[in-house]
Amino acid sequence: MKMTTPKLQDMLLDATEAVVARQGIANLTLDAVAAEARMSKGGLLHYFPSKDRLVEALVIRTADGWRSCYTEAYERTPEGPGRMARALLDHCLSDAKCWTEELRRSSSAVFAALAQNPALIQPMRAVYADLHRRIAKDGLPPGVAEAVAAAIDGLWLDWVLGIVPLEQVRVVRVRRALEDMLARATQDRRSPRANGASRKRSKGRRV
Amino acid sequence: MKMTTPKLQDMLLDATEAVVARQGIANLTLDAVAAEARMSKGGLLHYFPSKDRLVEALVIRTADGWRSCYTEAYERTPEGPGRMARALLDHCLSDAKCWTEELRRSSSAVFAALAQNPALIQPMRAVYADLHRRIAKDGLPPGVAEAVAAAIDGLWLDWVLGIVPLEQVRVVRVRRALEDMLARATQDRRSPRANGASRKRSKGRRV
DNA sequence: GACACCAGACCGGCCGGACGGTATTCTTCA
DNA sequence: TGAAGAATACCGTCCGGCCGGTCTGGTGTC
Repeated sequence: MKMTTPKLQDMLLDATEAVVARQGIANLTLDAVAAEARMSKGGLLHYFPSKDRLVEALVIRTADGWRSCYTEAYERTPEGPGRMARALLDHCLSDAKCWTEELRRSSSAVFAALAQNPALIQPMRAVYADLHRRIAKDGLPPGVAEAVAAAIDGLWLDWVLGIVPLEQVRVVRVRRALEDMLARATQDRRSPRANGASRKRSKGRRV
Repeated sequence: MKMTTPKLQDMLLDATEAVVARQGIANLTLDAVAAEARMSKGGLLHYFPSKDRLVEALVIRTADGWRSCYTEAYERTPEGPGRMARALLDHCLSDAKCWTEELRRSSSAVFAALAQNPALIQPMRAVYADLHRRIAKDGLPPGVAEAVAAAIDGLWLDWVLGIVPLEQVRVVRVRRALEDMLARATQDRRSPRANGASRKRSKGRRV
C-alpha cells in the first residue's frame, strides 16, 4: 500500500491551514494556497486536482490526527471503568500542551470543509462515531462518559469558533469537576447503594 | 426608540437562513437570498446595504434569541444554588421542544458569519460572555456549572455541525448524568465533609 | 521519447455592489 | 382640499473583479 500523502502534499495542506488561519475561510482560494506554498497554481492542481480534493485531504488528515490522539491517550491510561473518559480528561484537557495555535488551525479545517462542501466532513463523522462507540462501552453509568466527551467538545469548539476566549483556569476548573463526577460514578459502580441522589429529578415543572 | 428590524427585515433574515440551510454556506449569495424572499437584489440591498450587514443582522438576531432563551429559562427556575445550570438543563436539554430544525438553522447563521467575516460573530461572543458571568456566580463548586454549560455546548455544536447525528436518548442520558452531578455538588455545598473524592487526582502520570 | 513535475496564461462564470429608474406614500403649503 | 414635491421603497441592469479549473508548454530524469 502506497502512502497517500508524502511530504509535498503535507506541505500543501500546511499551507492551506495557514491561509485559513491568516485570511479566513472566505479567502481560501487555490491561488492563495499556491502562493503560501510558494508554488504555482498548476503545481498545486497537479497534486490535488480540485479544491474539493484539497479540502477533503485536509479533513482526513485532521480526523486521523484526532483519532490517533485519543487512541494513544487511551493506550497510556490505566485500565478500569471509565478508561476512555479518563484518557480524554488527562490528555485533551491538560494544561498547556494541548490548545496550541497549531491545533486550532487544524481544527478550523473542518469549518473550511463545511463551507466548501458539507459532505466533506464525512471522515470526521466517522472518527466521532468510533469515539462514541468506545465511550458507550466505557463501563460507567450511562451518560457519564458521554457527558465528559460532550463537555470537552464544547470547550474545544467554543474556543476554535472564537465564541469564548481561551482561559486556562476555566479549563482546569471544568476538568476538576468532571474528574469528580468520574470518581463518584466509579465508586457508585462499586457500591451502587450509595447513589441515592441519582434519580432525583426536578419536579415536573412546565417548560 | 425605533424597532430596528420590522417585519420585512425579519422576513429577509428568514430567507437568508433558508438559503444557508438548503444550499449551504458557499451558496449564500445576495441573488439567492433575494430570490428566496421573492424580492429583487436591489430591494434586498435597500434594507441591508451590504452582505456583511445582512449577516451581521442575522447573527444579532440569533444571539438575542439565545440570550432571551436562557434568561427566560432562568426566570422560570426555582431559586437556589445552581439556578442557572438547572435552567440550562431543564430548558435546553429538554426532550423534544428544543433541537428543532428551525433552531438548527438559526444556529448555522453563526457559521455563515464565520465564513463571511469572523469579526461578525462579536454579538454572539458578547452573549456568551454574559452567560458565563451568570454561571460563574451560580453558587456551586467551581467548574460544575461551567462543565454543564460546556457539555450542552458540545452536544449542540456537534449536532449543528453535523458531526454526530441527533439521538434523543443520548441527550437524555447526558442530562441525567449532569443532573446527578449538580445534585451531588449541591449537597456537598450543604455538608462539605462528605466530598472525600473531590480532590482525588490520578497519580502524576506523564502525558 | 516517455514520464513525472511544475509554471503561468487564459477562460467562462459568478458575485458583490453601484446606479439609474419607477411607483408609492408622506409632507407641505396655498 | 389638493397639487407639488420630497422622501421612501423597490426594481433590474450592468460592471469590475475574482476564482476554479483547463490547457499549453517547459524542465529534468530514466
